[in-house]
Amino acid sequence: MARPREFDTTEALNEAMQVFWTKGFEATSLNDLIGAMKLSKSSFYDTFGSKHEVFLAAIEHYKKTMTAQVSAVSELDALARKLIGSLFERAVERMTEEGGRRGCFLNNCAVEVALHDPAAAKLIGGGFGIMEDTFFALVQRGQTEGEIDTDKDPRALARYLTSSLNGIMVMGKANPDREALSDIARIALTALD
Amino acid sequence: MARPREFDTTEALNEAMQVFWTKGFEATSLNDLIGAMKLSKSSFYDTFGSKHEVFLAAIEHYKKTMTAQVSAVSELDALARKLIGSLFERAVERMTEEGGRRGCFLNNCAVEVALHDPAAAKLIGGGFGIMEDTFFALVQRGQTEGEIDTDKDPRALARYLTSSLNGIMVMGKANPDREALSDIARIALTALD
DNA sequence: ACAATTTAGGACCAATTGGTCCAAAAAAAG
DNA sequence: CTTTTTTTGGACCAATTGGTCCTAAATTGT
Repeated sequence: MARPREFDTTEALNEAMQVFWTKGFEATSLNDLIGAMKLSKSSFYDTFGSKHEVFLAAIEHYKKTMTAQVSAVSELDALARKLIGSLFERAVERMTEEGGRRGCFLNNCAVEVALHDPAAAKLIGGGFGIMEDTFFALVQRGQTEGEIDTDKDPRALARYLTSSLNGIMVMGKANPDREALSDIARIALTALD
Repeated sequence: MARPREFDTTEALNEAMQVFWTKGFEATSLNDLIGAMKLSKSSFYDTFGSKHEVFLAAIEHYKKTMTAQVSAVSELDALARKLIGSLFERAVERMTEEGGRRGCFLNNCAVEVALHDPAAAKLIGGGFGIMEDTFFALVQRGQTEGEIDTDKDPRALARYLTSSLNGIMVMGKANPDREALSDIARIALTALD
């Protein structure tokens, strides 16, 4: 039977991303994918080419959705410093929630495939770049708002914050302990003082 | 032909660990393993039981070797604070070296399998515990040496340092830029001030 | 030198892998 | 209603997966 005309490529990519996110690239099979994306094998290859291409597209998709979410937070009406704090809080929350322990898709991909998959590595690097830029903007705002020391290099600080957030994800994978992760987040943020 | 009498189980496990370390659990095949461990399929299953059991043993093996290395560093004749710094420096160095970009085996395992492999997750958690305990001892030493503020909670600080180190690994995977990673390490260590 | 015990090579297994292809069915166009 | 275009399900593919098993060879104990 023909694919229903209202077939939504973006939605299919979103489903693919979810599977890759929870299972990882290697552990995700073709059948997992076509099951989640609700299309036949032939349509899968016809539309997306290969498992690897879908994987890359899923990373791109993640970057888009993450960018949207993060920039929504950073446009909230609050002091930048507080917003940075809430991004960390949310990460801790997520890691200790039912089903949230998948962590950050970019983080997972970086660790699993970046070393052997240059194309993916490039996209992932770009994704971290977006996170970094978001933090960069927030740090600069925090500096003009007088809550972050202007002596500090906002670019370095942005990198550091991105790295710290990823550290929390990794720790949460092995030991999703709210207290411990909160401790880490709290101390990480003292770098802004 | 019979296995040479001087067959070394520990060495074989070390080889297995190397493969898992560079390729990850899923991407490592039986043939990869028996090739690296230099034994036949039958001996492999006879001696180690299954791929998964070897994987767990490899994690244990990593913990042992890492513990040895790290405690060697922490017994050097230098101020604790400096030693903490050199552990971070070494991590940055490693991530930007030829072939060092595999990062930390525990980190890789945590991200790839912890969510779906409780047995592995437990071992990995223990491994992070060892890192944490090492940092804990160093922080306490740093406090008695007067180089780290005694107001700070050494346990929380130890967790934070472990997390930070892992963050650096993840960032290095996607973008092994010495400058960027050094920036991160430098700022991470300001938490000790 | 011979028997008992280990160990290895590799045939074999069913299941699964990512991927191709085509006949048939559905939708769109006329 | 017929033709053309899409899209489908699923048969099929060779290769590989993790794992078992049996025979033959090497080592060990006597």
